[in-house]
Amino acid sequence: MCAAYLQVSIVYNQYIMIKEFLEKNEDLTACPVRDIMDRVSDKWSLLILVVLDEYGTLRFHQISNLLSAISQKVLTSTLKTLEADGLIARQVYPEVPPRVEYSITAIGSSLIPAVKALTDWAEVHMPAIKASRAAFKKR
Amino acid sequence: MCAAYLQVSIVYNQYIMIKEFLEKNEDLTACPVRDIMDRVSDKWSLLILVVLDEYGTLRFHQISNLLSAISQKVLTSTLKTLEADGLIARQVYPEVPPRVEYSITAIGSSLIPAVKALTDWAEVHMPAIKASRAAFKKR
DNA sequence: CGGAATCCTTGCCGATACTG
DNA sequence: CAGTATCGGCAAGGATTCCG
Repeated sequence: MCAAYLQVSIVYNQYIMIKEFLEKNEDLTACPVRDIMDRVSDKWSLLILVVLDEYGTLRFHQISNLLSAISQKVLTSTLKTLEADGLIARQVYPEVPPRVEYSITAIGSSLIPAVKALTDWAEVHMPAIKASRAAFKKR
Repeated sequence: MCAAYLQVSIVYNQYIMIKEFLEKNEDLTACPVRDIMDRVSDKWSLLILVVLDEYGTLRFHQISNLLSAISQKVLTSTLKTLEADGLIARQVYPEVPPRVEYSITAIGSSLIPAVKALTDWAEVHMPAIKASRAAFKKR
C-alpha cells in the first residue's frame, strides 16, 4: 500500500512530492506541481497569458489575430480552462453583434515572473544544450 | 512574410520571443523557451532529474524501481534525450552483466532551482485555483 | 462576432516480448 | 542487467462547418 501510494504520489506530483516524500512520509495529497506544469506547458496557455499581460484587454478575434496559428476551437477551449482556473477574466457585453473581452487577473500575472525563471535558464543554457545535441547525434 | 515570421516566431518561441517581438522587430531565431518547456513538462524528465539530484548516481534498474510506474521503454527514451541534452551523464562499465550508471550534470542540476520558482508559485496559488475551478464548474 | 459540433491526424505513452 | 522492437490506446491539437 505504501508502495502504491509512493507510486501514485510520484506520478502525479513530481517535484515537491518526491523531494518531501524522500525525506519524510508526509501526507501530500494536495500537491499541485504536476497540475500547474500541465497548464503552463500546453501549447497555448502561457502565450495567451503573455499577450494579455502585454496588451491589457483583448477581444476574442484580436487574440486570434495575434496568435494566428491557433485554431478557433483550441483558442476557445484554452481560454475556458484559463478562465476556470481564475488566471484570466472574461467579460461579455450583451450587444449585437456580441463582444467578449479577455484580461489577465492578478493571479494570472503573478505566474509570469515565475515562468521567467525558467525562460531565463533556457536562454542561458540553450547554446550548451544545442551543442550537446549536435555532438550526441554524430556519435 | 513578416506576418509569417511573426507567426512562426510566436508558435515556436513562446514567452521571450513574443515579448521582444512586440517591442522591437529583432531577429530571434534561436529562442529556446518552447523547447525547454517541452522538456521540463513531459511526463518523466523532470522527475528523473530530481531523483538523480537527490540520490547522486543511480543504475538503470534503480531508477526504474524508484519510479515504478514508468515503463522500460519510456525510461530508456527519456534517459536518452536527457543525455543528448547534456542534462544527465551516462557511464557504461564494460562488464558482464552490464552496468550503466546515470548521474545529473552541472547544467542539469542548475535547472532544478529554476523549476523551483514555478513549483513555489504552484504551492502558493493552488488553493485559489482549485476554488476557482469549483466555482466555475457549478455555474 | 464569438463561438459550438464534428471529424481527423499525430505523437506520447504504455504493455508485451525478445536480446547481447 | 540494460536495454530493443513492435503493437496499440488515448488525448491534444487542427480543419472544417454551422449557429445565435
